[in-house]
Amino acid sequence: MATRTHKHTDTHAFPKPGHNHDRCTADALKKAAAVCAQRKTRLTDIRREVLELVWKSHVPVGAYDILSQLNSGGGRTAPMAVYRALEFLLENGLVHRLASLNAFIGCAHIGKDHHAAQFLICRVCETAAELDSAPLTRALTQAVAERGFTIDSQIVEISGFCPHCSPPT
Amino acid sequence: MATRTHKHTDTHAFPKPGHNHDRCTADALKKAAAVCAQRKTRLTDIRREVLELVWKSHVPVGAYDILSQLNSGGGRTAPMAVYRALEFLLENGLVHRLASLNAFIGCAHIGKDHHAAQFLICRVCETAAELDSAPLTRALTQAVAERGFTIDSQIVEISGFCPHCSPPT
DNA sequence: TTGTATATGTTATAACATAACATTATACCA
DNA sequence: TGGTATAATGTTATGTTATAACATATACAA
Ligand SMILES: [Zn+2]
Ligand SMILES: [Zn+2]
Ligand SMILES: [Zn+2]
Ligand SMILES: [Zn+2]
Repeated sequence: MATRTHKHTDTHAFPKPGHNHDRCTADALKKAAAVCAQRKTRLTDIRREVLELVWKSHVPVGAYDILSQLNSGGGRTAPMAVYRALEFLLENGLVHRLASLNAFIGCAHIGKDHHAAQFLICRVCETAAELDSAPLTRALTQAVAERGFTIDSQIVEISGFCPHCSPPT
Repeated sequence: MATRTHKHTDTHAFPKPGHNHDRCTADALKKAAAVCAQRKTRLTDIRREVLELVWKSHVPVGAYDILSQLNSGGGRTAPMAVYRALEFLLENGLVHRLASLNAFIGCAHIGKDHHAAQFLICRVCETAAELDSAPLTRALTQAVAERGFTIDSQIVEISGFCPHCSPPT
């Protein structure tokens, strides 16, 4: 028998180039529906469409990119609609916003109530992944407390080179 | 004799409400001039003016705020001029940009080549201060390395309540 | 001084985000 | 079921942040 469960993607691995991303998307949408049901919030059409577009890849996507994809079939959706959908998704912990990119990415740990918002962002393939490191959070909490500061929210965004992309020589 | 030097502001203390801020500014400008001399870059009029405006307080300031202050006397400076000055100041390590605020703040550790860019930002008084914690940096480096990631640059911005401002009850 | 690199001026536009108010859909109770 | 409140979306306009492109001016060294 197996000594550990074998999910299609290890939560702690940086997304691999050729992985079955359809399963990431399906998984996220399923969990999103569950979260909304539990919280009695409504995952309406446009909200789901935006969530699906965010999950098109692991590369953070801008609000206006989402907008143009929505309108690529001749639609006339306005920016407000996208921003409102994103606001809903943020409030419900279904997506994150990356301040350093002005872009959004699907949350990889829906329901886990992390809200740590620690990210690794590859400069080459532009993939972003959550780094919700407990030791890092502890060090951060400790360092902040030493300054007499009380944390309300944190942003940790680390830019560099992912395991699948080499730094330029 | 004193067992420790007594700078007018402890580098590790969060800026106090009533401190002698003129000295912060004078200090920063002096060091900025020294850095530019050493690096053979030119601290021109507009660059110095922008740096002075950034140092008006410990509250991060937006590019267009700087612009309107520059133009408050009837000037006609364009946004480009401000952004170019800010770009120069960033490149020379004289100011930092806070991604979570789209705003700029004077570097409190000019010359120390930290480039860590770890900040504490008070939600009440809006003051921002550099954290630059070595243990935090170590934890971060470690956590990132465990994921097979190579750091190029980091953003750490912590929002909360400074030692001089109470959290809302 | 004269060429070259650096800096600034100028105009326009791109990119990101929200305000304000009208309309439509949904939930939920009488 | 119908009425009413709430939530969601539509629509128009505007605010805010940042950069592109090209012209002119200034500094500085050969
Ligand atoms: Zn995937
Ligand atoms: Zn990569
Ligand atoms: Zn000060
Ligand atoms: Zn404060």
